[in-house]
This record gives sequence, structure tokens and C-alpha cells, in this order.
Amino acid sequence: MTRHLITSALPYINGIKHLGNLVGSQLPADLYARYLRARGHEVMFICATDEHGTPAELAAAKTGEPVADYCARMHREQASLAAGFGLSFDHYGRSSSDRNRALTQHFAGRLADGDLIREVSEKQVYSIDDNRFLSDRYIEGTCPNCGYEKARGDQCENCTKLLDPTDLIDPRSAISGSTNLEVRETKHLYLRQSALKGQIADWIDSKTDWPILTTSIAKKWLRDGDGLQDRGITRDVDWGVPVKRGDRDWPGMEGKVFYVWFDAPIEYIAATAEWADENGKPDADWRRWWRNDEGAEDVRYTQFMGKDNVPFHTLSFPATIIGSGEPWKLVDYIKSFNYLNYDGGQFSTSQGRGVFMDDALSLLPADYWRWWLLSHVPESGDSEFTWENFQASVNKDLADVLGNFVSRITKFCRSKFGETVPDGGTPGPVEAKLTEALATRIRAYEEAMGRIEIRKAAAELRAIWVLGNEYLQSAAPWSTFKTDEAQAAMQVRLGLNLIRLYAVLSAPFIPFTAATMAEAMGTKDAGWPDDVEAALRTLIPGHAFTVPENLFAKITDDQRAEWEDRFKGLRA
RNA sequence: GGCGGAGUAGCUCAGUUGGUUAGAGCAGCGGAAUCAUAAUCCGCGUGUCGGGGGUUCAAGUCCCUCCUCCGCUACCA
Repeated sequence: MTRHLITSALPYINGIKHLGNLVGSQLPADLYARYLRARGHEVMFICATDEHGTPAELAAAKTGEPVADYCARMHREQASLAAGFGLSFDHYGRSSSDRNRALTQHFAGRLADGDLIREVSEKQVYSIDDNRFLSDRYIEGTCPNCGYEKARGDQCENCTKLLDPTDLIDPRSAISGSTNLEVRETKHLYLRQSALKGQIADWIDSKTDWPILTTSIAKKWLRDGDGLQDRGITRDVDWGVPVKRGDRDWPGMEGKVFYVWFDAPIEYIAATAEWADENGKPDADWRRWWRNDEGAEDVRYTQFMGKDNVPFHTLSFPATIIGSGEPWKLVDYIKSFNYLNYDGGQFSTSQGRGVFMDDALSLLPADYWRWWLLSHVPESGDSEFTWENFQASVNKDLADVLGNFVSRITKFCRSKFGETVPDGGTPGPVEAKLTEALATRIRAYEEAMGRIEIRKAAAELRAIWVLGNEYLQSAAPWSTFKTDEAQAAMQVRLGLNLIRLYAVLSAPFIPFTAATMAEAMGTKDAGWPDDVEAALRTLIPGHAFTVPENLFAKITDDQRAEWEDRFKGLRA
């Protein structure tokens, strides 16, 4: 059977992520992982924090912590929030791990051996007071084009013109404001992506089933200008993987580190090794996921990411893999997403605009967010979060359609038959019709999930919930009970079985509630309904259950108004 | 500027290789039911498919052009 390797783009270590980050990679990846596990597949679901680079150093400096301590703390925080959202990673690693350090250096060594690395001497701005080289974005000055005084060295935010740092008038360090800058000579390693252009282009061309959003971005980079350009993979920064050629020193590269975008994707592999280490497993256990010569040829590898990550996953990382000359697993399918906007604008980490993961969990249980985010995931275009839409969707879908269904059937049973699955009666045409409708919907749900068409899958799941209410409405056990108790018992028994069925089907979207439902039904049977008719006979007469608390409290107008107001301003 | 995505009912969105009177959910209106979190179920949709032009027996779907929004543009991560 196919084994599934799933990775989510790595969240950067710099602070708590907002809901836009969550829905753009980790959450859909989790949905897919949970679904495949439910279908009985072997899954390895990997994520990690991306910890290197200047932004991490600056964030640490702000809090006064050593950068390693800052990253360790933020990693714990992000891991805890991920757990709070039910993200079911097999391992949540760290790009600063020893495993990643060794693997990154290994890949660099292999690339050098294959003559795919060249050394380039270049001039860069150095800030004497900050004691560091400044990348373009950390140089500020007056825009020569429009006169905006806080233009960045790479681009003016005011007039959007692309700039060279040397164009700026009165340049200064964006970190300290110091104007004590000078241009210094420095040497860096470049990955000769241009030499691999043909191989990468052939590989991309072979991916005819990929979303257009993914392939069009890759092809643009392959053909623009002179085609795929070589890329610097080292930086003059302290916090990162030290530049080494395998396990040997790299003369002339002392004190330099690899660029975060070089080591971050390698962490997908390294994190799987971290997983093995943590669980006391031998190397063979992680290598069978990644090495085609050690068992990975039957692995299907799917990556999830926002569209801004696509170039690195379609070009740079594959260049590293292919260029190594070793049989590492390449990605089989890339699912990329557009952006989620917040109430008329963008979510913004730097500006603190929108709802962040910690805020979200402090307001409502994770399943509210999971359901809304996944059923509105920006698959075909950017989508938008508004409190009004959130309240309406969640109240209707979760509280009214699903929650109330569970409530009405369990409470009716308790009052008429007690908290035990009742005996008697025989299913008839109405039940047969329900079973058939369910089977059709469930097959469509599987189809959508298999293709990772998330909105479609959510719509099918919702329609499956509605079928339960439709059935109760037409079967009407409350009136049947007055004339034919056995018949009512059969109808109620079916209703209780629907709750168990819904728990199984809904678990990828709302795992916490699904667990509550299964627990209330007193069952651990999470078997997938390949045979719907049989699945609806799982809970047999005499089986005990409990009436759960209401699964979802509704969001009131007052709450909505309060939250809308609270998150209008900027986050501290 | 270049490239890409989007513009479909009040709102959020589906619309496969062009093919009968353009669909779903929500909201709204009417009705049924009263087991349930006043929850549920049924019925009701003439919207210049962003504007204009073109190809075709036939276009939301293809071509041209224009407008608007968004993203990327290789030193943001």
C-alpha cells in the first residue's frame, strides 16, 4: 500500500502565527493527514519551526534573550498552540537541530563535489555600529523616486518602485538608525541552479496534474530573463547552520552560515530523523520515507504551502535534492493556497492585524476555527474572514445542523427508551433511501478528500449532516412512538448510529468534537464506512450511551460585537 | 513595467473538454413539524455571469481589448 509523507511549510520562529498562516499550510495538511490515517494508510506528517536568520536575531535582541533561548521558548509556544489546534504532526521539529545542521552541511558538500557551488565575491553594506552586514531590507533611507523617507533598500513601500540600496538618499540602518555604514567586500557561495535548469524544467513539465497556481509560478521563474538564476546560499549572520563542506571546514567561509531558505526545506528530512531519534528508532526507519534506495519508492509525498513559498519548493529545494546526486525523495504533489484576508485588509504579523492563534484559542474551542477556516480555505482565490460570516457559518453548520442533531436524537432516546440503544423494529424504504443518499455523499466526500479539494469536501460533509436531520424529519420518531414503539426504536437506533458515523467522517475537520461524539456513544469503533448499511448497525440494541453536553454553544451577537471591536486595533 | 490569480444572486462561493430555461450554502419570504441549542424540514432565485468587440449553429466557458482588486517579481522569511 502507498505510504504518505506529508509536510507543511515551516512557520517562522518569529512570534505567534495568525489564522492566515494557519490556514495556508498547517491546517489543510493536518486535515489530509487525519483523513489518510482514518482510511488506514501509513502516514508521516512533518512540520517544524524555521528558526534561522536575521529576524530571529532581532526578535531575540528585543526581548534580551540569547537567540538560542528565544527560539527554544518560541518553539515550545508554537508547539503548544499547534497541539491546541489539534495539529497531528508525527513530529514538530526545529531547523536548528543537530540533525538539520548535519544534513544541510552534507547537502552542501555533495553539491560542491558535483561542481554545483561557486564562490562569489560581492560588495555589501556593513553597519559598523550594529556590527553586522545589512541585507537590503534592513537599510532605510529616502526614496530617490518619490521622496518617501522610510523607503527600504529593496523596495519603496510608498511608490512600490524596486530599489537598490545604493540608490537611497541618506541611508541608515533600519535596526539601529545608525548612518555609520560602509561597503565591504564579502564572499558567498552560490548554488548553480542554472546548471540544473533543464532537469528541473523536465521535472516540472512532468507534473501535469499539479494546480496551475503551482506550475505557473515555477515556469515563470524558469523562463524569465535568462532563465533560472544561481542563488546565494550563505549569509554573513551569526545565527544559522555554519558553512561546512560535509563534515570538513570550508576555507574562506569561516563565520558564515547557510541562508535560511537553503536549510529550511532540508529540515523536512531532518525533522523525520528527529522523529526517529525521539522515538528510539534506527536510521532505517526515517530513511525509508526519504531514500528511494531504502524503501521510499512507494511513498507519495505531498507538500502544503502558501503561494509565496512555491518558488522555493518547485525550484530551489529540488535543485538541492537533484544536485546532490543521491536518491532522495522529490515531492509528488504540491498543494498551494492563496491568502486569507482579515476584514477588508490583510492579516499582518508585523502590524499585529487580525486574529492570532493564541487569541483564537482563548475565545473558542479549536473546532470552531478549524471548521470555519477549512470550509473557507483560500483554494481558488483569496478569501476573507469577517466576524459576521464566522458567526453565521459556525452557528448554522456546527450548532444548528450538527450539534442540534446530536442533541435531539440523544435526548429523545433518553426520555423514551433510556440511555441504551433500543431494540425492535425493522428498517424500511425510508431507511434504504437514507443509506443510499449517505453512500453517494460519502463517496463524493472521499473523492474530494483524495484530490485535496477541501471546500468541496467540507460541503459534502455538511450535506451528510443535513441528511440526518432530513431523515429524522421524515421518520418523525416522536409521532411514530405514539402508535408503534418498535418502529420508533428502530428509527432512534439508526439516529444514534448516525452520530457514530458522523464522528468518524467529521474527525479530520473537527477532531475534538468527533472524539466527544464517539465517547458519548460509548464506542471506540472508528472504522471507515466502506459499507454504509453495515456501518449503521455498529451500535447494537442494549449498547449504553450518554447524552453529551451541547456540542457547540452559539456565538451571540454580543460576543461577536465585542470581538470585532477588540481585534479591530493593533495587537500589542 | 512583467508574470500570475480573481471579478457570477444582498453575502460567501461552485460552474468539468463551449451545448437544453446559470447553480449551492447563508440571509430574506411563505409553509410544516414540535424530539431538539426558537434548533429542524419543505417550497420560493429574471442575476447586464466586470465593460466592449469578435469566433461559433451555440460562450460564464475560446480570442482581442479595456476597467477594478490581489499576489509575486529572485537580499522578507
